[in-house]
Amino acid sequence: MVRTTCIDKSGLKKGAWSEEEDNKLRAYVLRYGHWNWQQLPKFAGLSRCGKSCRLRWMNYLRPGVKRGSFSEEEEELILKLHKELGNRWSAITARLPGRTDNEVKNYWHTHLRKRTKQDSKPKDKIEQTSERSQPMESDADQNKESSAISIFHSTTDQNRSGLETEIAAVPAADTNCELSPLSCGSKHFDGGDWFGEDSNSSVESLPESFESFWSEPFALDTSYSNLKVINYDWLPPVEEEFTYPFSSFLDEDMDWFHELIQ
DNA sequence: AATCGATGCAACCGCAGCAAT
DNA sequence: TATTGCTGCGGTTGCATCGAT
Repeated sequence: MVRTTCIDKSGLKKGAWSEEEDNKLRAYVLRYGHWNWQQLPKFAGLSRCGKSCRLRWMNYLRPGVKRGSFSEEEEELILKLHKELGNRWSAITARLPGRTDNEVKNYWHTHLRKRTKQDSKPKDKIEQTSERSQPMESDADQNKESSAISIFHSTTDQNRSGLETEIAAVPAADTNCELSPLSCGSKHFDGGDWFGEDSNSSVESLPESFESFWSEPFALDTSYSNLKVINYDWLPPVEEEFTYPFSSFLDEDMDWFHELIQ
C-alpha cells in the first residue's frame, strides 16, 4: 500500500516512512515546532525533503489526527460541503475535526464520488464500470464541480473568507492549523476547536505557553502537552538527536535557554 | 494455489499565493 | 515593482492488499 523507500539523485529519501523517521520528525516538531519546513529535516537528522516532512506531519504525526473509518455523520458532512465548496478539500477538512485533507480527498474518490453519481442518475442507469477505468468524470459532473469552484474563485479573498464563514453551517475546527507557536499565524487561528472532541475547545483552555505564543517566537513548543495521546517518555534528549536551528546564536551567555529546552 | 484486475490509500508533483527583501 | 523563497493545496501516481475466477 505504501511506496517503497528509495533515494533520489540528491540523496534524499522518498517513499514510505520508517518508524524511526516518524519518531525523529515527531520529536523534533513537538520540541521545536516547524519553524521552516525546508530546513527542518536537516536539523532533525532526516534525509527527506521539507515537503515530505510537512506532509507526513500534517497527515499522520500531528496530534489529534483521527484515524479509522468515517462515521455516517462525517460522510454526510463531506457530501454536503463538497456540494457547496467543490474540490476545496482544505475548506471541507476544516469542518471535520481530526481529519486531514488527504484523507478526506481519498475517501471522496474511493467512496463518496460513486454515491453522488448514483444519486444523480436514474437507478437503471447506474453505471457498472469501475471508477478506475474511467479516470475522467463525466462532462456534467465536471461542469457541476467546476462551476462551484469558479464561483468560489471568482470572489475576492475578502469575500471568499466571508463566503467560507457563511458556508460553515457547522462549528468551525481549524484542523489544518497545528498548535505550534512557531508556525501558526493569526490568519489561521479562529479560536475554534483545535483537536476535536478530545480537547477543550476554548482559547482559555489552551496551555499556558499559548499566552506567550506571539511574544516568544522561539519558545519551546509545549503546546501539545495538553493532549493525552502524547507520551514524552521516548523523546530523545535534545543534544543527542537534534540541532537547534538557532544554536549558533546561543553559544554564549545562553545558559537560560539551554535550561529551558531541557 | 495461482493469477489478475480492482481497490484503497500513502506519498509525490506542480502550481498558486503570500511574505520578505 | 520585481524577485525569491516558502507554504499549502489539489491532482495524480505507485503499490500493497483484496476478491473473483
